[in-house]
Amino acid sequence: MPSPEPGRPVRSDARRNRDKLIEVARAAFAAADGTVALETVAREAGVGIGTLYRHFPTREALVEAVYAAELDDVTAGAPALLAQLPPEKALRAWMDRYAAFVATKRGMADVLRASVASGRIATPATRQRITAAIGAILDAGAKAGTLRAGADPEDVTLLLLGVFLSTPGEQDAERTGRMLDLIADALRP
Amino acid sequence: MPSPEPGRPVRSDARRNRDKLIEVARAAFAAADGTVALETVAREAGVGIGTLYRHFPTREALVEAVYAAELDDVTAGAPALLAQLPPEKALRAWMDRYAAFVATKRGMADVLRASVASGRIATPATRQRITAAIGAILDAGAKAGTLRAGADPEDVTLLLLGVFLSTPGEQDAERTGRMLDLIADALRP
DNA sequence: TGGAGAAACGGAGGTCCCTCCGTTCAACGC
DNA sequence: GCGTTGAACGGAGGGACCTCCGTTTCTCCA
Repeated sequence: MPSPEPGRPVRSDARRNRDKLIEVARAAFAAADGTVALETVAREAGVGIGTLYRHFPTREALVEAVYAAELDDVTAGAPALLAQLPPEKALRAWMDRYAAFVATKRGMADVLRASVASGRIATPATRQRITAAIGAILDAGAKAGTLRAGADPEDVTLLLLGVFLSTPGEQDAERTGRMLDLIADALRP
Repeated sequence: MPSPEPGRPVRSDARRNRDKLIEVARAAFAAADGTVALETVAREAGVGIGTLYRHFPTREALVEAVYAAELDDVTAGAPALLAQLPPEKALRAWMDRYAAFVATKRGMADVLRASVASGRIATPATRQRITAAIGAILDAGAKAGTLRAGADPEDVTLLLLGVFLSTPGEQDAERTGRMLDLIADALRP
């Protein structure tokens, strides 16, 4: 389930520690109402802080590893939505799924904020998959003529990310919904 | 120039320290390529770190104070734009001004990110003024029939903020422009 | 089985953040 | 001038971040 890592045969202790770190971090992020001290994660996983940072150089890397599988479920759902709904509705529905996912992962959202705060957002593998999912929907919409052609999927990814970042997160489901409506509207031809 | 603070007569030393802190912080933010240690600001201003935190409880508060006047120029420019351009163009032009301002204030953007990371964005006075500027343009557009009526100006503020937050900031002027185009499009009737 | 070498480990330590609270001092009334 | 007093000051201290590098451990080959 983790990354296939074709590079080289990972040492067994490294693999073990990595898995343990993810397991502990998942629990910690789920439980925490606020921030999670990485040193706590390391300690509970029974490794040194140095080991944690070697496996996950940034907070964001750890978060991504923790939620990668679940987030992949969200992106993987795009084709099914496209099969059931016209593209412009599938787009909006998919946005809601994404928003719902982020909303339930408060720990993730906080960490996401923190990672953005560091300045570099990089472009982690997960984000690329999100962009791909959006791209698929946009393409279908362009073909059907119900979504504008030529919109850069990555622009849309960043817009969505921006909504989640700028939204105080609390219980602003309504506001978030309106903002997503606006973005969806912007993508009509 | 600072806030008139009608509450009570500020003590002269408090006022002096506050002004000095803003002055030092402005220089530091302008010079820094990355983060600015608040303790450095305090030291250079010749005050203790406690004094800095009393005047500006959060990083964001300090940033806001530093750029409040300049940002007010941006918001104050809205009426002039409305006088020269039809509302839908004024909106887009104003967005560009805002983006340009943020782009030149790299230190501010970084700190903005950091403050968002902390979870609470509050609603500082400056943001309200931004929302007011947007609201004025939206109203004019609604009256003219070239912008949709009923859009919540604060939603738009947050969308803009989101764009600046999610954009790696570097030299993505082009991408930022496209994202702003999308938002502007979303606001057409 | 017995190294050799590379990879992984782990934590000390430097930096920054932010709070808390005892000390200082400007403002005002007498 | 002088005392009072509450606001303002300042820095010690505890927590978290992240880096750096000496030590340990796994793996593989002889």
